Amino acid sequence: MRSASADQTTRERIRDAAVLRFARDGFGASVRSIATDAGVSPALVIHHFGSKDELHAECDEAVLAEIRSAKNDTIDELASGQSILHRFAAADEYAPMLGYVLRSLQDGGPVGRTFIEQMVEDAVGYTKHGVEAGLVKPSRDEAARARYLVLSALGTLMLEITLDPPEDPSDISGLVRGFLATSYLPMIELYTEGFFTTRRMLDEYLLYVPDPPQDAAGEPASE
Amino acid sequence: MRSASADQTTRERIRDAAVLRFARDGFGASVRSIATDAGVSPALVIHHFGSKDELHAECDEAVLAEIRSAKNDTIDELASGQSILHRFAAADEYAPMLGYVLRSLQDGGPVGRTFIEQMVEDAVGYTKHGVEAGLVKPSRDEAARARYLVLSALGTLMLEITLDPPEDPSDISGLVRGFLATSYLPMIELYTEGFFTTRRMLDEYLLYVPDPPQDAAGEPASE
DNA sequence: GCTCCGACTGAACACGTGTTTAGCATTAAA
DNA sequence: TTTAATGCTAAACACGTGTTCAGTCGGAGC
Repeated sequence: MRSASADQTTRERIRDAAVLRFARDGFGASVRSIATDAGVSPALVIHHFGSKDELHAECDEAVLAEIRSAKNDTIDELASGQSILHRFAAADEYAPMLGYVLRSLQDGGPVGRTFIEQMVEDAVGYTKHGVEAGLVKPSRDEAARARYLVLSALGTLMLEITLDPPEDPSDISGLVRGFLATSYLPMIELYTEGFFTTRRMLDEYLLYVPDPPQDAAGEPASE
Repeated sequence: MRSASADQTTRERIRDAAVLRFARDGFGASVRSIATDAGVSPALVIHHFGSKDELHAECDEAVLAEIRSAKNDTIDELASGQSILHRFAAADEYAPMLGYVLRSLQDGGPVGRTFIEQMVEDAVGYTKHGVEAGLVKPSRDEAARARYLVLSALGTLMLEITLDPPEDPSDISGLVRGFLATSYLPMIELYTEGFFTTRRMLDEYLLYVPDPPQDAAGEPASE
């Protein structure tokens, strides 16, 4: 057996090539293109993974594993204050992984879903920490707020990217920087000063919906 | 585009069927499926439109025209206060159109782009109105804020939908209602109370980026 | 009557896809 | 050396796609 390049298994080489192509072109990328990238025949891809779907699933697993380890590495990096997005801009090494996550988010795949879940979980912790430190205002529903903050940040980023795709999609750092360049000011303005001058909207809503979901971490998983 | 398929041209019937199928299944929907929906042979679709791409383009035009007219109809409906999203929840008649817009947003197509442009333009007007009426705080960059508000609202909605696709995608009203059910509280909370208790983040940013882009109606960074 | 023309269709074409098959080449075991 | 197994490939298969082509149908104008 000849393992052509470095210390990687051919199987791993194929998987990594797939992650990259999926990140770049979306999950519609052909098996043939992945095989070419890996310097291998299309048949070998199937031989190793059984089918394209199973290859996709294995890429999902690999990316999730990488996310988990990256999460442990930078567990307390955004201790206080820093936008959750700065985490991206800091790490170009995670570029393919993040491209993959964005694609999976766009596709509604499992990676996107569990990625969001993890970020929401993190956000709950961070906001709780911030509230206790007196830096962040408390919310009537911390879980809902954390989820909204994550969805809003990532959704805005995704929308901006799809509407105005960058020339080099692998440059996640520059991509996020560009996003922050146009959106950071209105974002922190909103986050520190709010938008309305009156409490009317909020009070009216609280009047209409009389149940403050007091429970802290309980997420009712409603659809 | 309301008609019982009686007095419509076959060409229009095909176009409307295409808009619906594109909205439901995305732009990967096959010409054959569209032809079947319109009760027509695939060849006729090509015969009338030349190619699938031209059909797509014509659907774009039709939807944009409808948006323009719908905009004139409800020009001042969200005069003050109402979330921009409530406009959707009110109008089930626009369901196919909105589904199409969401698909086009997801695809980065021209419809999505000009739709965003129009909404941003509207948002500029509304926020200006709100500021003058004393209901909305002024921003250091009104244009950037309007853009951010639109992108954030639509991006969050899109993300929620793709991550948790509804059983009936044509029920835009229920779809938006479901979205608001989980996101409205954190949203207006954020919009009326803000998130941070300190002005530190904002002031630091304003210190780093010393150019107030043109018409800053707000107070400059203090301390 | 006739021709002409446009709407319309069934069948095919060209192509890209994921996948299968048969077999080659190399290595490890017997 | 023989045998088996494994990594790997070229070629083909089955299928879905957008599109083309030859031709039918039906009505309007002569």
